Formats: sequence, structure tokens, C-alpha cells
Amino acid sequence: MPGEPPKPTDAELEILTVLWSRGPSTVRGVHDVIAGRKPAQYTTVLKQLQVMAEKGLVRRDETQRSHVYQPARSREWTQQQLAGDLLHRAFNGSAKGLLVGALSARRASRKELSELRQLLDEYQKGAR
Amino acid sequence: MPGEPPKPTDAELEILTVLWSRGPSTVRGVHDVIAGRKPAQYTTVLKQLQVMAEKGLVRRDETQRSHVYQPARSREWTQQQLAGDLLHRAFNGSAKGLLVGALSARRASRKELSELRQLLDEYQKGAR
DNA sequence: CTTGACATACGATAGCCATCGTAGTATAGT
DNA sequence: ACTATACTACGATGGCTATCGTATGTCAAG
Repeated sequence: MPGEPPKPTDAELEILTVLWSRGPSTVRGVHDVIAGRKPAQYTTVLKQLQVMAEKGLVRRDETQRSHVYQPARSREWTQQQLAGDLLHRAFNGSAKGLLVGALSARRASRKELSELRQLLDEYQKGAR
Repeated sequence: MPGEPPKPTDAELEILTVLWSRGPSTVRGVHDVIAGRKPAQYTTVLKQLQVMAEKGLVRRDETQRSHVYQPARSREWTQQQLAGDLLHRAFNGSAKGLLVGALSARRASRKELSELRQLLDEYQKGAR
């Protein structure tokens, strides 16, 4: 039984983001994107994806000569894991603290702020 | 010149949280807290702190027989680093995405939501 | 002065992460 | 059919993390 996939490492997360935005991809497809931003060997990406498949972070379809990889979990699910993890490791569960951290790390535009506000509105409806 | 301390690892972050809440502490002080939550060897914490001192994550005062350690950076500064890091690694810079992740990871109370809202108000004043 | 309690220093280890090179195999184009 | 190309598999490596055991030093109480 696979169980939950573990928290992705930095390099793994980078690959996952490629898969999420591109959809199911071959190693080459992933490598092309990665190599566009930093020097990266083809076989490094290949190995990475093989390991990720073992860990259950991605699934692979071997019916084609070039295997096709896809994320095992959605972007949203993974983001939630990561946010929750950081939330309790570094912010003692305080969403406010996390938001302060995020906003001071990268100042938000007025438009973004109002989006955030709107988000809170929706959550407030469902809150106890 | 030391430069910026690196991103703390999981174990290092746990120690930092102890130092932030307790203030400057000896190894024993830190160890007592850690050992209260999980089995942990004294020398493991010691070694950890020694490494952290080398990395510049903590400073140590050796004037006492029992060295006294304190965080090199404030909790807020470090939180900002971590939030910013996750923000751009996993959320493509979207504070909204991060907040969604945090809120769905751990549902917030009504009170907490209004705190968040208030926080946005303050940020909105300073936003361009 | 001896000894027990407590401190630091240090070395060793096992595991994981990221990276790469090499080898082997299938495919497609000429 | 041959050969260049593209792909997978695998092993090795260096670096870092986390952990622990042992050695060594200090100090105060008896």
C-alpha cells in the first residue's frame, strides 16, 4: 500500500510545478523546461522522476516508449500539505502569522489585497 | 563576513522556536524542552547548536561555563524568510494561494478570520 | 585530594538528496 | 540493414542531516 506520498523536496517540488502546469509529460518535456531556467542534465531529471515514482509523488505510464509522468496529487492538495506543514512548524498554527510573513516577504498590490479580503468573505460564510 | 544565515532545517527550526520563546538558553535548557516532547539525547542537541552557531543561525556566549545560546535572527525575520521561500517555491508568489492553503489545512475560527481581515486593512493603508 | 556531576568537543555513522556518467536498448531515417 | 539518435536503467559520488557514543575538561562537595 502506497499511503500518503511524503513531502516533496525542493528539487522534487520544482519538477511537480512543471508537471502541474504542463500536464502529463515525458522526461524530455520536463527537462526542457527545467533546463530553460538552470543548467540541468537530462539524466538528473530522469533519475529524479524515477525516485519520485518510487515515493509515490508521481505516476508513470510506461505504455509509450517515452514514459509519461503525471503528478500523483493535485497542486492544491500538495500546496495545502506544504502550507499546513509550515504553519505548524514555524508559525505555531497561526494563519495570521503566516500571512504577515508572506505579505512582508513580498508586498502585495492593492488588487491582491482586495482578492484576499474577498477570500476571507467566502471563508467567513462557512466558519463556525 | 558571515552574511545571511541559511534557511534552517526542520530540527534547527524546532530549536529556534525554543530559543525564541525561552530567550537565551543553555544547551540544557533547550534540551529539557525538546526532551519533553520526544526522546532526544543531550549531546544531539548540543551538536545541533554547535552546528547552528557555525552556520550563523545562533550566537553563543562562552563567558559562562555553560554556554548560552540565542537566536541570531528574530522570529519575525525568520518567519518572513520561510514564508517568502514557500511562497515563491510552491505558490508562484501568490499570497492568495498561500492563504487558501493555510486556511484549508487548518480551518480558522471566526475570530481568527476577523483578525486576518483587520490585518488586511492595515496593509491596505500602506499599499500603492 | 578525590570523586561524582555536568559541561564541551569530537569523531563516526546511517540515511537522504542531488547530481552525473556509463551502459544497454529501442527507433527511425537513409 | 545500418547507424545515429533518443530513451531507460543503474551505480557511484559528494554533501548535508540527524543522531549518538566516547573522550576530555571543570568544579564543587565531602
